[in-house]
Amino acid sequence: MAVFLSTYVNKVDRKGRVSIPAQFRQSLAKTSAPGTVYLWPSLNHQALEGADQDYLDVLSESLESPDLDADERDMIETFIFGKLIPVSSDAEGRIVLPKELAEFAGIGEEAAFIGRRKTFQIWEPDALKAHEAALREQVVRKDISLSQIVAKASRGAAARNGEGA
Amino acid sequence: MAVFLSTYVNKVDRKGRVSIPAQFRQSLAKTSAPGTVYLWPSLNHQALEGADQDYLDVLSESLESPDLDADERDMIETFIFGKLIPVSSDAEGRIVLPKELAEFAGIGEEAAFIGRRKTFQIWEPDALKAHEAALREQVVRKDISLSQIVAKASRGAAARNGEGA
DNA sequence: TGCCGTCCCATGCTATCCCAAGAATGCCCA
DNA sequence: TGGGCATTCTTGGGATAGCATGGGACGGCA
Repeated sequence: MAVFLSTYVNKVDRKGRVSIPAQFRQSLAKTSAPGTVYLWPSLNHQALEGADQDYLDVLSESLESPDLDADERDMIETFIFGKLIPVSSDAEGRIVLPKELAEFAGIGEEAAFIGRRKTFQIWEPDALKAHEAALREQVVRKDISLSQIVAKASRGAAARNGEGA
Repeated sequence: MAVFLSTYVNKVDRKGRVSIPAQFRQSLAKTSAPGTVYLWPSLNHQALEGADQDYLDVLSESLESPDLDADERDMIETFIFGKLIPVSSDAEGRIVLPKELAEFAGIGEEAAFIGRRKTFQIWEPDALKAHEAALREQVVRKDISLSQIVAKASRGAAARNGEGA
């Protein structure tokens, strides 16, 4: 599955075209549907989410899980699969941002691609800055550090592996 | 996984290139992606963090842990993976410091690499000195000693291994 | 027939690769 | 034990290829 990292800000031309960052393109090239990305409006932010075919397959499968309640399933089906737009890139690696999606995210002349491992997001650059600033404040307020989180996660994993049994 | 120790100060040329300290390079050579390091802005300092592929794999895994709440996960995905830049070294063992990262850390003509075992940091040399001075003061004030820390840690490990059950 | 979307071509910039030399270190031999 | 030699590391500059971006032309749909 493709891995998306880093942040890139690219321009949107008059036709609504944007270059997919080269790094993302390389990741996408290795998936089962190279040249095609799927876009949908984020559930939680005024931004777009993007992923490759393989990720959607996984998502689709997890919808079959009995652990989900009907509400959750309904929500995903309506807001993700219902809004999903497959977009194919041209020879230069550009895609056309569908109008309604660009509007939803408030994207004008520039679009910020931010990698989130298995998916990525597309933001209006200033909106992204604001979002990051808000998040950073939380980091400070809660005094979060990376090593702390790794420790917390691995402690939990150890417990599940038998030490707690 | 690579181990990084000691401190090195190297020059940054006009193109933003820096030599990775030879010692670090030797460590990196043994990892699953030799020649590639990952850089991102530190959560807690005006400095850059660096690691190898293997460390990131561990980090990535810990994000899957159910012990983390959604906030924390979102934060890490935005601030670490969203800012993460894979950098590959040239034949001479140099990397290019991405502009936005160099700016974030205030790095100009010189960069200080400081090993932190599984990761390393890159500082603007003067900022590092100031940081170290501040830390040293804390050591004195809190009367911290190495043997104390080792004792404390091993006492905790013993408790978790059954003495407390 | 007019408009919209897609494809193709062109260009400036940036990053990557390649080649080269000075400096510092460690080793070997006298 | 001291000096000389060789190797490694750091640093510098030029050439090349890739990428982001812009505009125009062709074809399809309404």
